[in-house]
Amino acid sequence: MKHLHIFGESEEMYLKTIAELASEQDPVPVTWVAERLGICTVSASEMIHRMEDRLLLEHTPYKGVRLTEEGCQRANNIIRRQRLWECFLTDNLAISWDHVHDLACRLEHATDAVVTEALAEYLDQPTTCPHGNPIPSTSGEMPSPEGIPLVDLAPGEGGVIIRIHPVSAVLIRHLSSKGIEPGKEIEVKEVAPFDGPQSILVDDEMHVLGREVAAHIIIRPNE
Amino acid sequence: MKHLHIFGESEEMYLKTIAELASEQDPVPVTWVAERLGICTVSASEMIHRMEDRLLLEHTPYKGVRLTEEGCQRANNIIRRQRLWECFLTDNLAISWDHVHDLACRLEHATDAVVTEALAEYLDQPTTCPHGNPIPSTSGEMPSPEGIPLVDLAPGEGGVIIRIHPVSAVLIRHLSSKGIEPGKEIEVKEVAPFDGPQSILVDDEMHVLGREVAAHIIIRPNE
DNA sequence: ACATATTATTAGGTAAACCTAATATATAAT
DNA sequence: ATTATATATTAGGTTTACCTAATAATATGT
Repeated sequence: MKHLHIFGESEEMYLKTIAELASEQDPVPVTWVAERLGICTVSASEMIHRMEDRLLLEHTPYKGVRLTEEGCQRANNIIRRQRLWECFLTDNLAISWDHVHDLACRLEHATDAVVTEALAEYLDQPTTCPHGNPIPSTSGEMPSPEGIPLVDLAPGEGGVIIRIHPVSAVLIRHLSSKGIEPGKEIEVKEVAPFDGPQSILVDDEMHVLGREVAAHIIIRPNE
Repeated sequence: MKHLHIFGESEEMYLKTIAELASEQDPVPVTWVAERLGICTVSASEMIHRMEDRLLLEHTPYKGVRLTEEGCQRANNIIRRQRLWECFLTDNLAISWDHVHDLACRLEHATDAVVTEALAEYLDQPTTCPHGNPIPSTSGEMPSPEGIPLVDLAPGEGGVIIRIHPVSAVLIRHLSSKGIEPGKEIEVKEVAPFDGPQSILVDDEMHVLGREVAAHIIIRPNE
């Protein structure tokens, strides 16, 4: 049965989401995948079974999912596309960095290998997206991550923001509105007890960030 | 029910196809729509009913379909997106003009108004796509067509190819392989009787084109 | 006017991805 | 060890957009 539609789009979203979450926890709990995609766990569970049949991942019940070599490569390829489009949208189309996430996400599924590589060439083979995250190579290699999460810094410590881990457009715009973006100097002033929020200084302004948020801000510490 | 997928893609393909066919015949027979989209007439008929409910078109049984104001505007907007992407793919990404049709078609459905206008600005508001077809305005106006179809030329007559009407990637590549493209000088040498094929001269080479094909090559005649 | 060909509709199905509600199973916490 | 919680599965349903086969309605050519 032929469709004008491309059905594989959902699969690509699963692959990308799992790859992104894997850096936080491995294997990735199915509930996390469902939550990040905004769908119910039953649906996610079904889809994950189908993807397991297609050898894109392995699911260990009550543990989580882990991408296979094949799945990982495909995921990184999708991430490559998205981040290249993010570069294009900010650098060339002058769309602000906190808006390009979702726009690029749409485009990434409509982009084949030829366009991807031509785009990479046009952009002069960038190595990071506007959020500071590394762009995987053509062959599907993800450069090893650098820096440490803001949440791991103690009061008095500081550094420069090198990237904001991809979560949601909402989070990104929230941070952007406070002037928290890659390249900015940041210093932790205070950490509330019982794993409470951090008070941080950016551009001489104080902001309070929850731990969940601070976990996605990656810092290169001073010294 | 929420989907990671965008379902409206099919609708967009119908709108675009009907708008394109309307320049050949109006109202557009449902069979033409089905054939162009490569689906069966029952499916097309169903979809057209649904689109009629959504006030995008009107269907007169045994006559054909005609887009409403709303439908026409949306169609032209989709065409605008596609043709802008075609410009980008050829001019900036250096992908050859006979390959960009399908690639741009994928991208067009993933592009919202903001990106479309930013892209148009970036490309310096082009007025035609690489195939020579006019790019509709932001407000959904399609510039009135220029030139006459090659098929209407008699032997001895000639002119310059100003555009190739969008049909299929296969046709475009067929013409491209013969050096038949916008900007080229063309002269009709002979027309076989009984509405037979035309023999034409391009770049000092003779080619034989069927009427169906010649109807899609638009010429600005000499003198 | 009538037969033929074209076009439309109806009936019944499929696949991909989603859903809720209910049940089963495993892990973790006492 | 037992209970509570988290996770998984099963059963049954939805929507979009496609399909074939069969039938009905209209148009067109003689």
